[in-house]
Amino acid sequence: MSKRFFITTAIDYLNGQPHLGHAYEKVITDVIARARRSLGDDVFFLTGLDEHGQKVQQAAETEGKSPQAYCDELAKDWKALAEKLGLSNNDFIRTTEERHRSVVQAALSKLHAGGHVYKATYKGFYSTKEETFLTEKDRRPDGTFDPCYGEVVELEEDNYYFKLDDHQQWLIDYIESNPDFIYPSTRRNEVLGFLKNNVLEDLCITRPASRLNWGIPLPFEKDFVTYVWFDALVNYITVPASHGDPTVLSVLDGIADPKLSTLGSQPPALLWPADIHVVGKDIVKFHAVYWPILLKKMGLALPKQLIVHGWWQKDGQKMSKSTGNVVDPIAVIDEWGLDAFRFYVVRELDIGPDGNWTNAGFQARYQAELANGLGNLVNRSLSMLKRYRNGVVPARSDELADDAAKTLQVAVSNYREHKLQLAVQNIWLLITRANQYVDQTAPFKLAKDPNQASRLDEILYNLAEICRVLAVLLWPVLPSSADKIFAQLNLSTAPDKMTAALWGGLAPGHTIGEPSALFPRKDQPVGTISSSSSK
RNA sequence: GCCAGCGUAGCUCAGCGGUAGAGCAGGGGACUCAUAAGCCCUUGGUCGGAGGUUCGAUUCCUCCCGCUGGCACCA
Repeated sequence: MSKRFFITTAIDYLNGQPHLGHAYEKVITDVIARARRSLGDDVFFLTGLDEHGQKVQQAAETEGKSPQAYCDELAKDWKALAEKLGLSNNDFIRTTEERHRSVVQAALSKLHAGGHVYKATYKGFYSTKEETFLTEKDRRPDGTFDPCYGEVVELEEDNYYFKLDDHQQWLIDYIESNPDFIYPSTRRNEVLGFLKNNVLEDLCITRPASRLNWGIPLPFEKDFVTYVWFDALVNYITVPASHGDPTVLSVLDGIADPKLSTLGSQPPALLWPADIHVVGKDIVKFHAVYWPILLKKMGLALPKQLIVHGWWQKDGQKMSKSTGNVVDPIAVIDEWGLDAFRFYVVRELDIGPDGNWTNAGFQARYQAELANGLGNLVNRSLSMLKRYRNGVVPARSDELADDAAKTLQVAVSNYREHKLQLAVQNIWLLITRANQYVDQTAPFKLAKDPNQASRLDEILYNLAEICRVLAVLLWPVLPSSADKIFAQLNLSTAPDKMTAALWGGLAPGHTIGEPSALFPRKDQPVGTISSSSSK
């Protein structure tokens, strides 16, 4: 048994409804996961929800529900989103699950026993609204605190702290000697700059249960619950533990309770260390600083890579509920289809920088690239095969084989390096090439001359085969469209293995199915995409 | 304020020492298999500003202007 390729999204804080940012992170992670599977890796893809904390507790109280009932209801919406996005995740973690509670407590026990956490008294100002302590730096010139903090009270309380002070240098060394650990490099440079110019302060990892009870109690002092980041980060090892990963179980003493296992009759999964954590730019520090230190103290290897993505704007403005300019991914998918959504976010924005969603841009890409580009190529190619040869695939011809092979090579390398935008751009060059081929060879003219039958056969084979190859190349990004292309080709296999993109897979004599539009044109004025702003 | 990055055709961006490229949008043309899609041709730029190094700078250096990101508990 070999280690699986373990990739995760951040878990989303259960505070309201999902929006474009959440959907984006999950889509790019899913594309990477599918690409690795297509390339032959045994991928385990994890996503989930972060459900503890004061805001959740308060929101539940406001609605007159128990926190658990509140979470259970919202979790349904988030799981529905995962399904709507076509995610190929292997597990879905909720931090309120028993398996997570037990792993967090085991981790806390181990760190406590190892002397890595200590209790101390803190006195200072606290914002209930923001769930955070404030320092003198947060004061405005006139001495007051910004209204965004709401009511600020002075607190004196005991808490447990996680020691970080003696870990700065090895972490710097590690990041410098592993240039791929944080991707892209701008984020890596920011982390290094931060580590070199600041002394790490110990991290507060608890809240008194008297003030916050919606959390996991410390195993060694029940009057405290773990605070959000410790609770959340540990999810990445909860799931390996619950799938029987011996690497993780070996450092979590006393965790081998079969009740907590999600294994069933399956063999244990070797998952840790994670190969990729995909996270938003706002939580880089937790994943690049606290998480590695936590893992090192636990005796676990560090994840191999953090992929840090940017944020989306809408029409050049920050998206926010107050201005109403939010993009509702579910509404877009309902109107335009899942693959159109997945395509736009991957094609429009490279992983790393911030992006800008515009309805006009979405529609332009849908029309020009999906409908007129890919969709029309498949439609015209299969229609001609149907019309001129009754849908029977002619003898193999290799006129476009070199173009296809070159695109495959580039796509594989792009996917391996998770250059998703570049992969799509390069695959589209092959679509353009195929459309040019149709005009250059003009099969519709040859069809009128019986003496040109063998030449027409060659062209029709190349066109049908290029459609098949494109489906395989695009499957990670456009899984349902790839399936549709295979269905129209009347193939019983799936387009989910990159090796199938090798030229010549279409068997002569095979009869294709019925062509139909993959991406129907939508001729409507700009601005009709459904979103909360238009309702 | 400090640190980093960016400012190139209407839009999104590539190029990074030898006086500029792609896609989309715009304009024209020939065709008809196809979702009136596709194909071919084509109009657009004193490469943010000012200096400097160099035989020569969009490309290197300095300064200025503008924008973005980071500067510890927010997708």
